[in-house]
Amino acid sequence: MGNNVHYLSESISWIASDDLWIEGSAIQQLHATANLPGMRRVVGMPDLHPGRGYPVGAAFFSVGRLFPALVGNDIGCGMGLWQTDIVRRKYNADKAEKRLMVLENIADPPWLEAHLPESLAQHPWRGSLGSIGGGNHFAELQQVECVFDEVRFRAAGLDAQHLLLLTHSGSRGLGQAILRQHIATFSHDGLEESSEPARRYLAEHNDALAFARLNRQLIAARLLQQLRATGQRVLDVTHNFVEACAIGGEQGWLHRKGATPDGCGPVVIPGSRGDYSWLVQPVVSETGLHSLAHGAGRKWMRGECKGRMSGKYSPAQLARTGLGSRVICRDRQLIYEEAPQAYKSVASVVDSLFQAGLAVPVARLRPLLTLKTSGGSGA
DNA sequence: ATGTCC
Repeated sequence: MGNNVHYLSESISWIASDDLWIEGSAIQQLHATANLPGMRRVVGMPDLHPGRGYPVGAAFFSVGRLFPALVGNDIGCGMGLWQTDIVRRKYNADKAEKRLMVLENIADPPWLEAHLPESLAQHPWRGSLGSIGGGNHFAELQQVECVFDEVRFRAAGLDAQHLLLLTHSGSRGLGQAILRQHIATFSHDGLEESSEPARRYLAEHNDALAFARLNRQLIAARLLQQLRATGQRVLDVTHNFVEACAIGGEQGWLHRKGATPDGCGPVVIPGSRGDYSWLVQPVVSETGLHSLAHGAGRKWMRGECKGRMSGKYSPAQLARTGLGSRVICRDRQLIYEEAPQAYKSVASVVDSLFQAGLAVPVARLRPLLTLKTSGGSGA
Protein backbone atom coordinates (compact mmCIF):
# COMPACT_ATOMS: atom_id res chain seq x y z
CA MET A 1 0.00 0.00 0.00
CA GLY A 2 1.19 3.50 -0.72
CA ASN A 3 3.26 2.24 -3.64
CA ASN A 4 2.74 4.49 -6.69
CA VAL A 5 1.06 7.18 -4.60
CA HIS A 6 2.89 10.51 -4.86
CA TYR A 7 2.35 13.29 -2.34
CA LEU A 8 2.93 16.95 -3.21
CA SER A 9 1.68 17.83 0.28
CA GLU A 10 -0.60 16.26 2.87
CA SER A 11 -3.65 17.29 0.85
CA ILE A 12 -2.41 16.82 -2.73
CA SER A 13 -1.49 13.46 -4.23
CA TRP A 14 -1.65 11.50 -7.46
CA ILE A 15 -1.43 7.86 -8.45
CA ALA A 16 1.09 6.86 -11.09
CA SER A 17 3.71 4.20 -11.68
CA ASP A 18 7.25 5.32 -12.61
CA ASP A 19 6.70 4.81 -16.34
CA LEU A 20 3.41 6.75 -16.46
CA TRP A 21 3.82 10.27 -17.75
CA ILE A 22 1.54 12.97 -16.31
CA GLU A 23 1.50 16.47 -17.78
CA GLY A 24 2.89 19.13 -15.45
CA SER A 25 0.03 21.54 -16.11
CA ALA A 26 -2.45 18.92 -14.87
CA ILE A 27 -0.54 18.72 -11.58
CA GLN A 28 -0.63 22.53 -11.44
CA GLN A 29 -4.41 22.45 -11.88
CA LEU A 30 -4.63 19.86 -9.13
CA HIS A 31 -2.66 22.23 -6.93
CA ALA A 32 -5.00 25.12 -7.77
CA THR A 33 -8.11 23.15 -6.84
CA ALA A 34 -6.54 22.31 -3.45
CA ASN A 35 -6.68 26.03 -2.63
CA LEU A 36 -10.46 26.26 -2.99
CA PRO A 37 -12.16 27.16 0.31
CA GLY A 38 -12.92 24.11 2.41
CA MET A 39 -10.92 21.77 0.18
CA ARG A 40 -9.34 19.00 2.27
CA ARG A 41 -7.83 16.59 -0.21
CA VAL A 42 -7.37 16.24 -3.96
CA VAL A 43 -6.14 13.08 -5.71
CA GLY A 44 -5.12 12.74 -9.35
CA MET A 45 -5.91 9.41 -11.00
CA PRO A 46 -3.42 7.80 -13.42
CA ASP A 47 -5.40 9.29 -16.33
CA LEU A 48 -5.07 12.84 -14.95
CA HIS A 49 -4.87 15.46 -17.70
CA PRO A 50 -5.52 19.21 -17.96
CA GLY A 51 -9.07 20.45 -18.39
CA ARG A 52 -10.64 23.90 -18.62
CA GLY A 53 -9.35 25.36 -15.38
CA TYR A 54 -9.73 22.13 -13.44
CA PRO A 55 -8.05 18.82 -14.12
CA VAL A 56 -9.84 15.76 -15.53
CA GLY A 57 -9.25 12.36 -13.95
CA ALA A 58 -9.35 13.48 -10.31
CA ALA A 59 -11.35 13.40 -7.07
CA PHE A 60 -11.79 16.36 -4.70
CA PHE A 61 -12.99 16.24 -1.09
CA SER A 62 -14.26 19.42 0.56
CA VAL A 63 -15.97 20.24 3.84
CA GLY A 64 -18.75 22.81 4.25
CA ARG A 65 -18.86 23.85 0.57
CA LEU A 66 -19.44 22.07 -2.71
CA PHE A 67 -18.21 23.11 -6.15
CA PRO A 68 -20.39 22.46 -9.21
CA ALA A 69 -17.57 23.67 -11.48
CA LEU A 70 -15.44 20.70 -10.37
CA VAL A 71 -18.06 18.24 -11.64
CA GLY A 72 -18.05 20.16 -14.91
CA ASN A 73 -20.61 20.43 -17.69
CA ASP A 74 -21.16 16.76 -18.39
CA ILE A 75 -22.92 15.94 -15.11
CA GLY A 76 -23.67 12.22 -14.95
CA CYS A 77 -21.25 11.08 -17.63
CA GLY A 78 -20.31 7.43 -17.19
CA MET A 79 -19.94 3.92 -18.58
CA GLY A 80 -22.67 1.37 -19.22
CA LEU A 81 -21.90 -2.25 -20.11
CA TRP A 82 -24.32 -4.68 -21.78
CA GLN A 83 -24.03 -8.41 -22.23
CA THR A 84 -25.44 -8.99 -25.72
CA ASP A 85 -26.76 -12.17 -27.32
CA ILE A 86 -24.45 -11.75 -30.34
CA VAL A 87 -22.49 -15.00 -30.60
CA ARG A 88 -18.82 -14.20 -30.81
CA ARG A 89 -18.03 -16.80 -33.49
CA LYS A 90 -20.90 -15.61 -35.68
CA TYR A 91 -19.99 -11.92 -35.57
CA ASN A 92 -19.72 -10.44 -39.05
CA ALA A 93 -17.73 -7.18 -38.97
CA ASP A 94 -18.81 -6.00 -42.43
CA LYS A 95 -22.47 -6.54 -41.68
CA ALA A 96 -22.29 -4.87 -38.26
CA GLU A 97 -20.37 -1.91 -39.67
CA LYS A 98 -22.92 -1.45 -42.46
CA ARG A 99 -25.79 -1.47 -39.98
CA LEU A 100 -24.25 1.04 -37.56
CA MET A 101 -22.96 3.27 -40.35
CA VAL A 102 -26.53 4.17 -41.33
CA LEU A 103 -27.72 4.77 -37.78
CA GLU A 104 -28.73 8.42 -37.37
CA ASN A 105 -26.89 10.57 -34.85
CA ILE A 106 -30.11 11.49 -33.05
CA ALA A 107 -32.91 9.08 -32.21
CA ASP A 108 -35.97 9.13 -34.45
CA PRO A 109 -38.74 11.12 -32.63
CA PRO A 110 -41.41 8.38 -32.96
CA TRP A 111 -38.90 5.78 -31.68
CA LEU A 112 -38.12 8.04 -28.72
CA GLU A 113 -41.78 8.57 -27.99
CA ALA A 114 -42.23 4.81 -27.81
CA HIS A 115 -39.19 4.28 -25.55
CA LEU A 116 -39.30 7.22 -23.13
CA PRO A 117 -40.84 6.87 -19.67
CA GLU A 118 -43.95 8.97 -19.13
CA SER A 119 -42.12 11.33 -16.76
CA LEU A 120 -39.69 12.42 -19.49
CA ALA A 121 -42.15 12.65 -22.38
CA GLN A 122 -42.15 16.46 -22.21
CA HIS A 123 -38.59 16.95 -20.95
CA PRO A 124 -37.01 19.98 -22.68
CA TRP A 125 -33.86 17.94 -23.50
CA ARG A 126 -35.63 14.70 -24.46
CA GLY A 127 -34.45 15.03 -28.06
CA SER A 128 -30.87 14.19 -27.15
CA LEU A 129 -31.74 11.00 -25.28
CA GLY A 130 -30.28 8.01 -27.09
CA SER A 131 -27.53 10.08 -28.77
CA ILE A 132 -23.83 9.51 -28.14
CA GLY A 133 -22.63 13.11 -28.49
CA GLY A 134 -19.07 14.19 -29.27
CA GLY A 135 -15.69 14.40 -27.59
CA ASN A 136 -14.56 11.11 -26.09
CA HIS A 137 -18.05 9.61 -26.06
CA PHE A 138 -18.64 6.36 -27.93
CA ALA A 139 -20.49 3.06 -28.13
CA GLU A 140 -18.37 -0.04 -28.75
CA LEU A 141 -18.85 -3.72 -29.46
CA GLN A 142 -16.20 -5.78 -27.68
CA GLN A 143 -15.19 -9.37 -27.22
CA VAL A 144 -13.74 -10.86 -24.07
CA GLU A 145 -10.00 -11.28 -24.67
CA CYS A 146 -9.07 -12.93 -21.38
CA VAL A 147 -10.56 -13.46 -17.94
CA PHE A 148 -8.33 -13.04 -14.87
CA ASP A 149 -11.00 -13.60 -12.24
CA GLU A 150 -13.54 -16.17 -13.38
CA VAL A 151 -15.66 -15.90 -10.22
CA ARG A 152 -16.12 -12.13 -10.38
CA PHE A 153 -16.56 -12.28 -14.14
CA ARG A 154 -19.49 -14.68 -13.84
CA ALA A 155 -20.91 -12.93 -10.79
CA ALA A 156 -21.12 -9.75 -12.87
CA GLY A 157 -23.44 -11.62 -15.25
CA LEU A 158 -20.87 -11.87 -18.04
CA ASP A 159 -20.20 -14.62 -20.52
CA ALA A 160 -17.21 -14.77 -22.89
CA GLN A 161 -19.02 -16.46 -25.78
CA HIS A 162 -21.16 -13.42 -26.57
CA LEU A 163 -20.12 -9.86 -27.41
CA LEU A 164 -20.33 -6.95 -24.99
CA LEU A 165 -21.55 -3.43 -25.72
CA LEU A 166 -19.93 -0.55 -23.85
CA THR A 167 -21.48 2.94 -23.94
CA HIS A 168 -19.74 6.09 -22.76
CA SER A 169 -21.94 9.19 -22.70
CA GLY A 170 -23.51 11.71 -20.38
CA SER A 171 -26.32 14.21 -19.95
CA ARG A 172 -25.63 16.05 -23.25
CA GLY A 173 -27.09 19.57 -23.29
CA LEU A 174 -28.90 19.19 -19.98
CA GLY A 175 -25.79 19.07 -17.79
CA GLN A 176 -24.24 21.92 -19.68
CA ALA A 177 -27.36 24.08 -19.18
CA ILE A 178 -27.34 23.32 -15.44
CA LEU A 179 -23.68 24.29 -15.04
CA ARG A 180 -23.96 27.36 -17.29
CA GLN A 181 -26.87 28.72 -15.28
CA HIS A 182 -25.09 27.98 -12.02
CA ILE A 183 -21.84 29.71 -13.06
CA ALA A 184 -23.77 32.75 -14.35
CA THR A 185 -25.10 33.33 -10.83
CA PHE A 186 -22.41 31.99 -8.51
CA SER A 187 -19.23 32.03 -10.59
CA HIS A 188 -16.65 29.47 -9.40
CA ASP A 189 -16.95 30.16 -5.68
CA GLY A 190 -18.95 27.06 -4.86
CA LEU A 191 -21.97 26.84 -2.59
CA GLU A 192 -22.42 26.71 1.17
CA GLU A 193 -23.62 23.16 1.74
CA SER A 194 -26.90 23.80 3.57
CA SER A 195 -27.95 26.78 1.42
CA GLU A 196 -30.98 26.86 -0.85
CA PRO A 197 -28.84 27.22 -4.02
CA ALA A 198 -26.88 24.09 -2.98
CA ARG A 199 -30.11 22.18 -2.47
CA ARG A 200 -31.32 23.32 -5.88
CA TYR A 201 -28.06 22.44 -7.63
CA LEU A 202 -28.03 18.97 -6.07
CA ALA A 203 -31.62 18.35 -7.20
CA GLU A 204 -30.74 19.37 -10.77
CA HIS A 205 -27.51 17.36 -10.58
CA ASN A 206 -29.43 14.25 -9.51
CA ASP A 207 -31.85 14.69 -12.40
CA ALA A 208 -28.87 14.91 -14.75
CA LEU A 209 -27.41 11.65 -13.33
CA ALA A 210 -30.70 9.84 -14.07
CA PHE A 211 -30.95 11.51 -17.50
CA ALA A 212 -27.41 10.44 -18.41
CA ARG A 213 -28.03 6.88 -17.27
CA LEU A 214 -31.20 6.70 -19.35
CA ASN A 215 -29.26 8.17 -22.26
CA ARG A 216 -26.74 5.30 -22.09
CA GLN A 217 -29.60 2.81 -21.91
CA LEU A 218 -31.31 4.28 -24.97
CA ILE A 219 -28.02 4.42 -26.90
CA ALA A 220 -27.61 0.70 -26.20
CA ALA A 221 -31.23 0.01 -27.16
CA ARG A 222 -30.87 1.81 -30.51
CA LEU A 223 -27.63 0.03 -31.37
CA LEU A 224 -28.88 -3.40 -30.34
CA GLN A 225 -32.08 -2.93 -32.33
CA GLN A 226 -30.05 -1.88 -35.38
CA LEU A 227 -27.87 -5.00 -34.96
CA ARG A 228 -30.96 -7.25 -34.59
CA ALA A 229 -29.70 -8.18 -31.13
CA THR A 230 -30.74 -7.91 -27.50
CA GLY A 231 -28.74 -7.31 -24.34
CA GLN A 232 -28.79 -7.16 -20.56
CA ARG A 233 -27.21 -4.26 -18.69
CA VAL A 234 -24.53 -5.62 -16.36
CA LEU A 235 -23.23 -2.34 -14.97
CA ASP A 236 -23.64 1.41 -15.24
CA VAL A 237 -21.20 3.61 -13.33
CA THR A 238 -21.04 7.41 -13.31
CA HIS A 239 -17.67 9.21 -13.22
CA ASN A 240 -18.73 12.91 -13.17
CA PHE A 241 -20.71 13.73 -10.01
CA VAL A 242 -20.62 14.96 -6.41
CA GLU A 243 -21.88 13.11 -3.35
CA ALA A 244 -21.94 13.43 0.43
CA CYS A 245 -19.14 11.35 1.89
CA ALA A 246 -17.09 10.85 5.06
CA ILE A 247 -13.30 10.98 4.58
CA GLY A 248 -10.77 10.92 7.41
CA GLY A 249 -13.63 10.98 9.91
CA GLU A 250 -15.01 14.24 8.49
CA GLN A 251 -18.34 14.60 6.72
CA GLY A 252 -18.09 16.49 3.42
CA TRP A 253 -18.49 16.44 -0.35
CA LEU A 254 -16.64 14.13 -2.71
CA HIS A 255 -16.45 15.50 -6.26
CA ARG A 256 -15.45 13.22 -9.11
CA LYS A 257 -14.39 14.61 -12.49
CA GLY A 258 -13.44 11.67 -14.67
CA ALA A 259 -13.03 9.45 -11.62
CA THR A 260 -14.80 6.11 -11.22
CA PRO A 261 -16.23 5.29 -7.77
CA ASP A 262 -14.89 2.27 -5.86
CA GLY A 263 -18.18 1.31 -4.20
CA CYS A 264 -20.39 0.30 -7.15
CA GLY A 265 -19.05 -3.17 -7.91
CA PRO A 266 -16.90 -3.98 -10.95
CA VAL A 267 -16.21 -1.12 -13.39
CA VAL A 268 -14.89 -0.74 -16.92
CA ILE A 269 -11.81 1.40 -17.58
CA PRO A 270 -11.74 1.90 -21.34
CA GLY A 271 -8.58 2.48 -23.29
CA SER A 272 -8.51 4.52 -26.47
CA ARG A 273 -10.56 3.26 -29.43
CA GLY A 274 -7.55 1.25 -30.61
CA ASP A 275 -6.74 -0.25 -27.24
CA TYR A 276 -8.25 -2.72 -24.78
CA SER A 277 -10.81 -1.91 -22.11
CA TRP A 278 -10.36 -3.40 -18.65
CA LEU A 279 -13.02 -4.76 -16.36
CA VAL A 280 -11.63 -4.31 -12.84
CA GLN A 281 -12.82 -4.77 -9.28
CA PRO A 282 -12.09 -1.62 -7.23
CA VAL A 283 -10.59 -1.96 -3.76
CA VAL A 284 -12.43 0.38 -1.38
CA SER A 285 -9.82 2.89 -0.20
CA GLU A 286 -9.48 6.46 1.05
CA THR A 287 -5.99 6.57 -0.48
CA GLY A 288 -7.51 7.33 -3.87
CA LEU A 289 -10.55 9.11 -2.39
CA HIS A 290 -12.70 6.07 -3.21
CA SER A 291 -11.93 6.51 -6.90
CA LEU A 292 -10.20 4.98 -9.92
CA ALA A 293 -9.21 6.26 -13.36
CA HIS A 294 -12.03 6.56 -15.91
CA GLY A 295 -10.01 5.92 -19.06
CA ALA A 296 -6.58 6.06 -20.66
CA GLY A 297 -6.21 9.83 -20.38
CA ARG A 298 -5.23 12.19 -23.16
CA LYS A 299 -1.57 12.45 -24.16
CA TRP A 300 -2.05 15.21 -26.75
CA MET A 301 -4.26 18.28 -26.57
CA ARG A 302 -7.22 18.12 -28.95
CA GLY A 303 -5.97 21.11 -30.92
CA GLU A 304 -2.63 19.57 -31.84
CA CYS A 305 -3.89 16.14 -32.99
CA LYS A 306 -4.81 16.85 -36.60
CA GLY A 307 -1.58 18.72 -37.25
CA ARG A 308 0.50 15.90 -35.81
CA MET A 309 -1.27 13.13 -37.69
CA SER A 310 -2.90 14.33 -40.91
CA GLY A 311 0.36 14.01 -42.87
CA LYS A 312 0.75 10.43 -41.74
CA TYR A 313 -2.81 9.08 -41.58
CA SER A 314 -5.97 9.66 -43.59
CA PRO A 315 -9.40 9.48 -41.92
CA ALA A 316 -9.94 6.18 -43.75
CA GLN A 317 -6.77 4.74 -42.21
CA LEU A 318 -7.87 5.85 -38.76
CA ALA A 319 -11.13 3.93 -39.26
CA ARG A 320 -9.04 0.77 -38.77
CA THR A 321 -6.98 0.29 -35.61
CA GLY A 322 -3.85 -1.61 -34.62
CA LEU A 323 -6.01 -4.20 -32.87
CA GLY A 324 -7.97 -4.80 -36.08
CA SER A 325 -11.09 -3.02 -34.84
CA ARG A 326 -13.12 -0.52 -36.84
CA VAL A 327 -14.16 3.02 -35.97
CA ILE A 328 -17.19 4.79 -37.46
CA CYS A 329 -16.64 8.54 -37.15
CA ARG A 330 -17.58 10.86 -40.00
CA ASP A 331 -16.40 13.99 -38.22
CA ARG A 332 -12.99 14.65 -39.79
CA GLN A 333 -11.79 16.74 -36.88
CA LEU A 334 -12.95 14.33 -34.20
CA ILE A 335 -11.39 11.26 -35.78
CA TYR A 336 -7.94 12.85 -35.30
CA GLU A 337 -8.72 14.15 -31.81
CA GLU A 338 -9.85 10.69 -30.75
CA ALA A 339 -7.16 8.66 -32.51
CA PRO A 340 -5.43 6.08 -30.27
CA GLN A 341 -2.16 7.99 -30.75
CA ALA A 342 -3.67 10.93 -28.82
CA TYR A 343 -4.12 8.75 -25.71
CA LYS A 344 -1.85 7.02 -23.25
CA SER A 345 -1.53 3.26 -23.15
CA VAL A 346 -4.36 1.94 -20.99
CA ALA A 347 -2.01 -0.75 -19.64
CA SER A 348 0.11 1.95 -17.99
CA VAL A 349 -3.03 3.39 -16.38
CA VAL A 350 -4.51 0.15 -15.02
CA ASP A 351 -1.07 -1.12 -13.95
CA SER A 352 -0.69 2.05 -11.88
CA LEU A 353 -3.97 1.22 -10.12
CA PHE A 354 -3.10 -2.47 -9.65
CA GLN A 355 0.34 -1.64 -8.24
CA ALA A 356 -1.17 0.94 -5.87
CA GLY A 357 -3.53 -1.76 -4.59
CA LEU A 358 -6.61 0.20 -5.69
CA ALA A 359 -8.05 -2.39 -8.10
CA VAL A 360 -7.68 -5.99 -9.24
CA PRO A 361 -8.11 -7.17 -12.84
CA VAL A 362 -11.22 -9.15 -13.78
CA ALA A 363 -11.10 -9.26 -17.60
CA ARG A 364 -9.57 -7.58 -20.62
CA LEU A 365 -11.93 -6.63 -23.46
CA ARG A 366 -10.94 -6.25 -27.12
CA PRO A 367 -12.62 -3.61 -29.28
CA LEU A 368 -14.36 -4.81 -32.45
CA LEU A 369 -16.41 -1.86 -33.69
CA THR A 370 -16.68 1.65 -32.27
CA LEU A 371 -19.44 4.11 -33.12
CA LYS A 372 -18.71 7.76 -32.52
CA THR A 373 -20.61 10.70 -33.95
CA SER A 374 -21.94 10.22 -37.46
CA GLY A 375 -21.06 13.87 -38.04
CA GLY A 376 -23.05 16.54 -39.80
CA SER A 377 -21.06 17.17 -42.98
CA GLY A 378 -21.19 13.72 -44.56
CA ALA A 379 -18.43 11.27 -45.44
C1' DA B 1 -17.97 18.52 -23.13
C1' DT B 2 -21.85 21.47 -26.02
C1' DG B 3 -29.15 21.84 -30.44
C1' DT B 4 -21.21 24.83 -30.26
C1' DC B 5 -18.90 30.99 -32.24
C1' DC B 6 -20.63 32.88 -37.56
